[in-house]
Amino acid sequence: MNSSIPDIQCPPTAGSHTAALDLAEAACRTRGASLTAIRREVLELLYRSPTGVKAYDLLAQIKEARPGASPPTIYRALDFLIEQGLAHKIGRMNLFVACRHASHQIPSLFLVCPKCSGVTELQEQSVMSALSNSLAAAGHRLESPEVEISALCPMCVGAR
Amino acid sequence: MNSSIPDIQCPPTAGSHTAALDLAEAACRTRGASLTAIRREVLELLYRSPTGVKAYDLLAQIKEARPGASPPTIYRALDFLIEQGLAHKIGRMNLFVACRHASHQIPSLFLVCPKCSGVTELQEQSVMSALSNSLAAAGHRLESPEVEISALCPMCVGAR
DNA sequence: AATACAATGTTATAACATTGCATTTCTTAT
DNA sequence: ATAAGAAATGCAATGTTATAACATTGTATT
Ligand SMILES: [Zn+2]
Ligand SMILES: [Zn+2]
Ligand SMILES: [Zn+2]
Ligand SMILES: [Zn+2]
Repeated sequence: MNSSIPDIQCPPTAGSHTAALDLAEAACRTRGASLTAIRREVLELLYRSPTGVKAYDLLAQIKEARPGASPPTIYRALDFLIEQGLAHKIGRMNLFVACRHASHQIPSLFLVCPKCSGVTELQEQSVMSALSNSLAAAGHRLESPEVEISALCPMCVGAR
Repeated sequence: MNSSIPDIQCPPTAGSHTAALDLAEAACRTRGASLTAIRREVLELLYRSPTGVKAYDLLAQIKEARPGASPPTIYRALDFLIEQGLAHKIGRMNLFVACRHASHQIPSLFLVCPKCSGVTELQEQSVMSALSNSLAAAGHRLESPEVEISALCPMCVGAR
């Protein structure tokens, strides 16, 4: 029962997510992985965006500092970040988004707004336990910590 | 090019699914839409597949009978079928699948097996009501009748 | 016949993602 | 310190998924 871990709002202003980045770097270290410069830069771009971001938009931004960057540059960094649980991919819309949660003890619900691409990551015990029961009854096993749902965000619900 | 999707069941027998196709055709007609030859053929291909199917695999199959078919041929047919509630898109894996339900009074859960591309469409009141509550609490509104979940199917759970 | 409209044909391109290999950078054992 | 090996990156090409833009066909209405 009970409510979700509160949303962490991301300040859209360009600025230092230094603390979060340093935490992420430390977390990678403890797992024997390393958050290199490129990976850290990509993660920072994700932190700065309150909405999901497209891979080629990330590429365009990274190119400003690294003109040689190419699609693999971005996709490799994203793969790494996803492996490390620092980012998620929203498959329906080919969007990537930073994870704002410390851990995924509970799989996350991603509410993706079809109007504005806003992404809200929720952790809802009630939904997930209902889901687990249904899956188990059907003989399936949840494989990904990510459940995507297309849902208008509060802003876009209002702007009707 | 290629489908790595194993062709497990449902040997493609011409003329099968006639009853379901006729029903679909009638349903379209009552809505003022028409299930034309191309659309019907694409729907039949979807009916024949127990797994989700990729658009370009459909294209390859349709080309056997209609050599002139091109990507728009398929995507238009798929758009139509989805509009009419006769098919669904699994965004995470770029798969298309026939709808096996008469209606969508309750939004569906799609269990997509990441190993074999098998798709199971469930309608679970308990999950959906938990979900509705959470969404409402967060100020969101469910927009799509489709919730995708990556979950190993019973077969692939067993074959570990 | 002229008009209107839905569907389809056709060509091209946009958008998204991966492969393969060469090179560089980082670790680690000696 | 150095050499060997692993990890990461640069780079070119290719593969995959989806849509844009415009032309044509078929059918119904006027
Ligand atoms: Zn997360
Ligand atoms: Zn929105
Ligand atoms: Zn359905
Ligand atoms: Zn499976």
